[in-house]
Formats: sequence, C-alpha cells, structure tokens
Amino acid sequence: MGRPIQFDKAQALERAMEAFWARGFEATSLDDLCAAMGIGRSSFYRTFGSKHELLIAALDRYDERAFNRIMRELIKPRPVRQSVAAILNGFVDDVVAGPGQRGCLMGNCAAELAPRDPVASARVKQSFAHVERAFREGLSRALAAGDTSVAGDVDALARFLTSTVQGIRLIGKANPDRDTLDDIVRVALRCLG
Amino acid sequence: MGRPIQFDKAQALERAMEAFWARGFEATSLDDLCAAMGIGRSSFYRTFGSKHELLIAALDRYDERAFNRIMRELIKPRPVRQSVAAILNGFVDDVVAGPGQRGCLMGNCAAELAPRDPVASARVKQSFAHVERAFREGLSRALAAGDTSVAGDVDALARFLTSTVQGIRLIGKANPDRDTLDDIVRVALRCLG
DNA sequence: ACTATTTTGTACTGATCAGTACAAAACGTG
DNA sequence: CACGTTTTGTACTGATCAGTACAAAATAGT
Repeated sequence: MGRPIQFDKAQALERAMEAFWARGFEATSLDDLCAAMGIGRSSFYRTFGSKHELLIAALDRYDERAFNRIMRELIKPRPVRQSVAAILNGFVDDVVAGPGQRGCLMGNCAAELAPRDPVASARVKQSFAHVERAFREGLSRALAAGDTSVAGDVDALARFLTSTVQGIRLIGKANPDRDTLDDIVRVALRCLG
Repeated sequence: MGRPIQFDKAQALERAMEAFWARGFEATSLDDLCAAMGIGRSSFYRTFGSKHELLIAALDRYDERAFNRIMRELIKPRPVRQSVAAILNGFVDDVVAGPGQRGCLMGNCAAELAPRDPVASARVKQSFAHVERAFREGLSRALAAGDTSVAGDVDALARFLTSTVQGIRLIGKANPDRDTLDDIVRVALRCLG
C-alpha cells in the first residue's frame, strides 16, 4: 500500500559508493549524490537517513567487495605466491586502466576523515583487519598444505601485504605509472620468502 | 615605512602546514587557519594570496622537510640497511607517539585532492619523486661503496620503499598499533635482499 | 470514486564557506 | 605634529552546504 518506490536501493547505494570513491566525502555534495543516485532529496533522506549514514553504508558495501575480491584469488588451487601476485597486479591494473585516480575508498576515508570521524574510522580499521585476515588465512592454509612458495611469519606477512596494497593504491593515485607500480609489486613479492 | 608586520611569516606557514596536516584541506576553514596562524583575514590574504596558494606553500615546506629527514639518515656512515630501518622505524614512532592520526600530509592530499586539484597533485607527485630519489641515491651510493647489506634493483627498491612509507603511515593513521607497524617494517626490510 | 498511506518533487532554512571592502591603527619622514 | 604608506581588525557579500517542510502524486482497500 502507498506509492511504490521508484528506484533500486542497492543500485543507488552502489552509485553513491562510486561518487564517494571518486570525490571523497566532503567534496561530494548532496546534490552530487542525488544526481548520481538518480533520486530526489526526499527519497534520499527517507531511505538513507543522512549523508554520513550513507557513507557508512557505502563503506560496508565496499568492505564486503574488497574482502571477497581478495579471498576469491586466495582460494584458487595454486601456489599462494601466485595468488598474492595476482591480487597485487590486479590493483595495479585498476590504477592504470580503471577510472582515474580513485585510489582505495577505505584509504581515502582514512586520509580524509581520521581522526575527526570515529564511526567512519572504525569501519576503515575494520576493513583493513578484514583484508589482513584474508591474507592471513590464505597464507596459513597454504603453509599447512605444504605450499613452499612462501615462508615466514604469516601474521606479519598478512599485515605487510595489507600495507603494500594501500601503498600501491596511494602511490598510484598520485602517479598512475605502470612501471613504478610493477617495481613495487616485484620487490614486495620477494618478501614472501 | 608604513605599519610594521606583526607576525613571522615562516612561523605562520609552519602553523598552517600543521593545521592542514591535522585536518585536511577542505575541513580546515579560513577561520581555523587564521586562528592557528595567529593572524587576521587581512594579513592572511595580503601575505598568502588564497587558501589554495597557502596549501601549495605548505606542501613545498613539507616536501623539503621530508626529503631532508630521509637524506639525513641515509648519509650516515653505516650499512644502508640500518639507515632504511631507522627511517621506517622513525615513521612508526611518529604514528605511535606523535600527535594523533595525522598520517603524511602528501599522502593525505593525494587521497583528498587527486584528481580534482592538478596543482596540489603535481606537488604530491613531485614529493614522492623526491623521496624515491633520496632512497635511490642512498642505496646506489651504498652499493657502489661495497655495502653488502642490500641487493637488487636500486630503482625498484627505491620505489618500493616510497610505497612502504606511505603504506605504513596510512595504515597507522587508521590503526596506530605498534605491533602491526613493526611487523610491516620487519617484512619490508627483508626485501632489501 | 473516496480514503488512508507512502513516496516524490521542490521550495525553503539557517549555518558556514572563501574572499572583499574599508576604515582605523601604527609606523617613517618632514 | 601632520602626511604618506603599509598593516590590521571587522563587517560584509554572495554562494553553497546539509537538512526540513509540505503539498502533490501514486498506490491498495473499501
């Protein structure tokens, strides 16, 4: 009963996530968001509450995507070193070929909003922890299965790889040059043991 | 002749740099800046031109500091591996003990302003290039002098270390935990050869 | 067709923003 | 002490911001 909703909530959230990703939180106005989502202000506030709540929802969506993207590579049946290389090279490909200079939404929010937005900061921290966990589980499973393509402290390696992903994406945002990023990946892979 | 200037321009720029560092560009209002610098709006515009010009001046100042900080360690007479370790551990110390969650001003500006501010982005890119050059020259000099504490492609190592510094500082901004950052440094140092 | 209910479009609100106008203040010089 | 010159404090401007108010529109049930 009542007037039916005329837009898809999930799709609108996806568009909002991309808008925040491309321009950041403060620089994306509500008019920008409404235009990107294809809805009016009324529908916006009724559905998403506030600009800040929308950001948090977008971060949650992004976090899920990021975790799955990494996990999908790590569970492939091959030496885990190859999986890690595929993950890092995938981010390099995004920087060079994807929509320009977006970086990582989580990294962007860490840079822009920490420490003045504790709620967003907590999501960023949580997302980094998820990425770290994905790497840790992937490496750990590989080691337990006798994979000799990596060696060393799995916890430390997972943290290092999380940092390396952020480093690559941030450097790539300022300087989207494949040679530079390839160099970074090549050296980073040496750390696997 | 005329009324004398009642503030120190260099000190005011220093304070402005710290304000941008702590809060970012958009989130730091002109009132914030004037308060931090201890001057009024008239003096501000007469001396620095605009908020954006002030940011660029602050970035230049920061770049010089960052380059010197890294160079100072690298020219010390000791295995270059120790210098690199001192540099990375120095950033970890900053994250853990310094004023909270500022990250790197250049990294923050890359995340917040690229790609919509080409002037600021160019300074960020330039600063990353300076850091890369500092590492490259330090490593290169060490190798030429027979230092066996590193091995491999000096260009690639310099790029990797630049990325690692950004990774550490960004991860540290979201999660200022010494154990995590120590792990990252420990693994990164393995990449030196 | 009329009512109750929900969504939508649009005009509005008060706050805040970067930047400007302008007069008062503080100097050196005569 | 008066004048030219430069700096300073403050009030102002128009634009833009996030969020709200409210009536019109679109449905289901009667």
